Amino acid sequence: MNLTAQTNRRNPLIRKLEAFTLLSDEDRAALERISADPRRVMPGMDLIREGDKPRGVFLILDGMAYRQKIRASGARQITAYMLPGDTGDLDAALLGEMDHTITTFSACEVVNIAPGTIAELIQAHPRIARALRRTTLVDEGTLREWLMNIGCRTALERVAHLFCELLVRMQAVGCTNGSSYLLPVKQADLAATVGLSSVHLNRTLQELRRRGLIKLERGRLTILNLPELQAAAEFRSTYLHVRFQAAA
Amino acid sequence: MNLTAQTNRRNPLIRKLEAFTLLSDEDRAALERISADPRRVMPGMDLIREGDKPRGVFLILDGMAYRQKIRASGARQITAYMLPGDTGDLDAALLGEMDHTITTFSACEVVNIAPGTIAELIQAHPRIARALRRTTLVDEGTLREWLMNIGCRTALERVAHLFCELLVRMQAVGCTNGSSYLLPVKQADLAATVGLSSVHLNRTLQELRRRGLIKLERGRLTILNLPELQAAAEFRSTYLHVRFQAAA
DNA sequence: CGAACTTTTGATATCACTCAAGGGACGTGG
DNA sequence: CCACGTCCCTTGAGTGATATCAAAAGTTCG
Repeated sequence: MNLTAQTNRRNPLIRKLEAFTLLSDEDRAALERISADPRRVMPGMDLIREGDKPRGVFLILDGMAYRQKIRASGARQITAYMLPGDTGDLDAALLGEMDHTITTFSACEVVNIAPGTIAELIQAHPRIARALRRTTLVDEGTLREWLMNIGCRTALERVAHLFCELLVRMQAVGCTNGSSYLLPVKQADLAATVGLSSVHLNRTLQELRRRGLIKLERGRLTILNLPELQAAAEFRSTYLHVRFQAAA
Repeated sequence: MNLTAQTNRRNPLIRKLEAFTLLSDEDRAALERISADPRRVMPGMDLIREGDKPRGVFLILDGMAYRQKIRASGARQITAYMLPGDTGDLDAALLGEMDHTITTFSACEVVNIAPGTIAELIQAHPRIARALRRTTLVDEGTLREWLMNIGCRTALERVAHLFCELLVRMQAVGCTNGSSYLLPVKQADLAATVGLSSVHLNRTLQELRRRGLIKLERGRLTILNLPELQAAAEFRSTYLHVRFQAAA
């Protein structure tokens, strides 16, 4: 096994982009260069806050983070999970201020990419540019799916759908172990993700466990019966546009 | 008043982009060229359906359309309103198939732009390219706000918020008359937008009317008390990133 | 071993849904 | 100009899913 293949396995951004685009060695090298020298961030830290001026783009190399919006009342809505290989909005610097906050779930390795660096990367590597534009579309599609989730699914369907989505996305970056992945997320966070109270979310998890569909303990989710979980959620992964959906 | 100014007033795409970017005469001319020769589409027609292969980009010049996702059960979620000046996803052609359907609310004037034309436009007009990338960010921000709307606001807040947002967006393209704008949308559609049943939506509208906040009749919404409607919705327009918010 | 946090449980309250029927408005054809 | 059908809005009554409140049990970690 050569170095490129190893690198490929390690760097989640490269894995993610290669899930639907062929990259050259040079493309991969450029992405490696960008990913060098990440910083470690503790759990529960804000990477950037609503109202801040964006100064570049985040790239998550390890760990899990999320986007959230917070109301005056303290109620909050989580609008996206950022997994390894995920980036913030590429053009965020075009806007004057952030309309949401990005916070770490777990300890993360994060790279802060300057706007100029992104611009150069895109200019010099058209394949990467295309792949990144494609990820933007997928992010948007994911937001639409989440809207659907909260807007017209039951509590059980919502949670099941979220778990199915995360499995596909974690598989795409090589962060699964069979049908199991790290999910360092409190029940209150899951509740804020799917628009439920944390009490009701707890009861919904119990129902999923009772049906033998999942196991969730110590920050690790294991899907015990993927076909039934997908059926319960009416889950279809097309909106994620991954080329090869790995088997359970 | 010179021709440019008139054109500017007429073409909603130009108006929209000029709400936050300075365009040259040449930029405007290019956008006019693209907007030439729209086709008329009847109400309730699908412009493109879930599963279809995207063949270009839609630009709405007149009327109102929407994006929706439909479940097997028939339940549906509207994920975006497309107003005059709004376009579909610029890079939609990068994806193999649509994950949602775009349908007209009212009779519309629509332009179908080929992928190549978009590419040329972006290449030749960097200011337009920047402005369009910015609209993508705003679209994403709007999706996040809608998620928040459905996820953690009450029925009344949701509807009030939607009406406030549409006012700002319609103002940005010159489609308002004071605090009033055309809203050719059935109550069942509003319900599918904010994640309520149509019965409950009806009762929510009545409450808004009872409080003297709005009037909604014959496809026209009039906001009678904008400050109170905004307060009821906890509405802040920052996520729309319009530079000049017109007064009530 | 204790403090702080998270998950779980129980009881009650409420917002929103469903079903079903009654009114309007609008258009079409006689 | 009226009669009728259709579509949409409105109303009422009963139900159900989810929220809220409060406390107990479990977990984690210094």
